[in-house]
Amino acid sequence: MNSKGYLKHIAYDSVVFGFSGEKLKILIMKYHNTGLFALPGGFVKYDEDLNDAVRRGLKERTGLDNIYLEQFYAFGSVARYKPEIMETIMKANNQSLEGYSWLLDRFISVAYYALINYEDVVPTPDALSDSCDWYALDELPNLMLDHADIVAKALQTLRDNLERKLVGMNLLPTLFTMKELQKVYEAILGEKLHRGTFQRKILSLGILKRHEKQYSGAAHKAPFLYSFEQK
Amino acid sequence: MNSKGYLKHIAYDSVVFGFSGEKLKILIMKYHNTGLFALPGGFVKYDEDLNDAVRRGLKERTGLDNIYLEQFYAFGSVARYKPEIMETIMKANNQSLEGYSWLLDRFISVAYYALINYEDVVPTPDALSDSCDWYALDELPNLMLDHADIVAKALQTLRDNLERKLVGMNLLPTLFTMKELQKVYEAILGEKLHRGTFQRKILSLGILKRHEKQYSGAAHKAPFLYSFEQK
DNA sequence: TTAATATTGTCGCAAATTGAGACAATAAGT
DNA sequence: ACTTATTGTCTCAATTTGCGACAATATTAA
Repeated sequence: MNSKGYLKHIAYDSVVFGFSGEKLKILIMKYHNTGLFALPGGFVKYDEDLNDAVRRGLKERTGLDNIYLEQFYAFGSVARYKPEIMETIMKANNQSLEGYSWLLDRFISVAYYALINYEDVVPTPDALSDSCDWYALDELPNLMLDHADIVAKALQTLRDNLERKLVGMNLLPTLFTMKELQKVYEAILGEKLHRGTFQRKILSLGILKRHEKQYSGAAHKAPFLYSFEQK
Repeated sequence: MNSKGYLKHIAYDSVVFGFSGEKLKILIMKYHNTGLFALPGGFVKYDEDLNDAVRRGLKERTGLDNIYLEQFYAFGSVARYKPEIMETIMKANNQSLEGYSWLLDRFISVAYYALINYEDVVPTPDALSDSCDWYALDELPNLMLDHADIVAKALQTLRDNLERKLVGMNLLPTLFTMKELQKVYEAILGEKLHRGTFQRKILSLGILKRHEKQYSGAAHKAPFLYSFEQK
C-alpha cells in the first residue's frame, strides 16, 4: 500500500464504446500540455474490488452507474513499463513527485470494455487531463504505451461475444428501430448484413418487445420501435 | 518491489488441463501439513512479462516448454484477501515471515488455463507442497480461497473457445484416433456427440492429416490415426 | 386526388449445415 | 466360416442461412 491507499503495480484501463453517426466510438483522454492520448484508466484502492474500482472510474468519467462492463485481458509485458511517460504527465501538471513515486513503478493493467448509450453520457476529464472525448475507431489519435493494442483486443473480444452475449442493445437507447440495431451490428463486425436475414434472426431470439411505430416524417413506411425485453 | 524481486499484489493461478481415462483432469497442489489444496500459482518477477512468469511456473510444475496457454480472467475481489491462510502455509513449513510479509498482503490473481498432453507430464511439487497431482473435474478436493470459482470459469471459457480456437488437439498425443478426439470434445462439453456428425464436421475443417491405421488387437475394424496439421 | 419514391415487414426458395440412423468394410476371436 | 465390435461413409429429413421479391405504407410532388 502507498500513501494514497492504492495497490501498487495494478492499474486498469477501459475501452468505453458508444455508437453515434453509424460509427463505433470510444472515449479518449488527453493529458494537459503533453499531447499524450490515453484510455481512461485508474487504480485500485486497498480495500476495493477490482471490478468496483473500474465502475467507480467509469462513473466519474461518464456519470453513469450500472454500466455493461466486461473484463477482457490483463496486459503485463515489461515493454509497457515506461516511467518517463508518467513523469512527463506529472511534470506537465506541476505535480510534485513527492509521495507519488509509486506511479513511476511498473504496472500490470487489467483491461475492460464498457458499452453505453452515447446520448446518456457527458464525457468528463479528470485532474490530469484536458479533455475526455469520443473518437471514431477509424479516427483515433496516436495512443500512448500499448493502448492501441488494448483497443484492438477490446474490439476483437466484442466481436467474439456479439451473438453469445447479446451485446448489441447496450449501445442503443431504450427504444430503437430494427435498422438502428442492424447498424450497430454492422459497425461492430465491420461488414454489411442482409436486412431480411438479420431481422428474422434477431426476432427469432425472442428477446425484443415490439412497440408502436415511429413516424419519422420521411416519405416512406414507418418502422416499429423495439425495446430489449428483460428476462 | 520486495526483497525477492517479485511484484507486490500480483499473482497468477493456472488451471492445467489434461485428458486421461475419458475424463478431463487438472493439476492440484497440496501444501505441507495444512490439508490445503490449491491451483498451481506463483508470482511475477520485477523484470519479467506476466505471460513469461506463468510459463516459467508451468515449466517447473510440468517440465514442459511451449505449452498451449490462455489467459482468461483477473480475479480481484477483496473477499479473496485472507492473509491467515498464507500465514498457515508459511508456518506449517517453519518458514520465517521475516522478509516475506509481502506474501501476507492482498493479491490480484490473473488466471490462465493450459492444455497439455497428459502422458508428457510428471507433476512436480514445489518447496511448500507435498504433492502435485491430477484430479478429475468431478472429483476435486475442496480448494482454498476462490480457486473453485477459477476452475469453473476456466472450464466455461474452454467450452466457449472450443470451436473457435480448435483447442481439442492440444490435449492429445501427436497421433490420435477420431474416437479419442471425440471423447475429448465430449469431456469438455459435458455431453455426448453423434459419431457421424462429429467426424464429418472435424474432417471438413481440413486441419487433420490422416496416417496409417492403428491395429489395436481388438476384434473390430482398425481406426485411422490422425495428427494436427500445422498451418 | 393521384402518382412517385423510399423504406419496411414478410415471404419464398435455393443452398448450406446439422441430426440421426443405416450399411458395408473390416480385425480379431470362436 | 461365423460372430462381434467398431469404423468410415452415406443418405435423408430437418433446420438454418443467404438473397431476392413483393405488398404495405408514409410522405412529397404533380
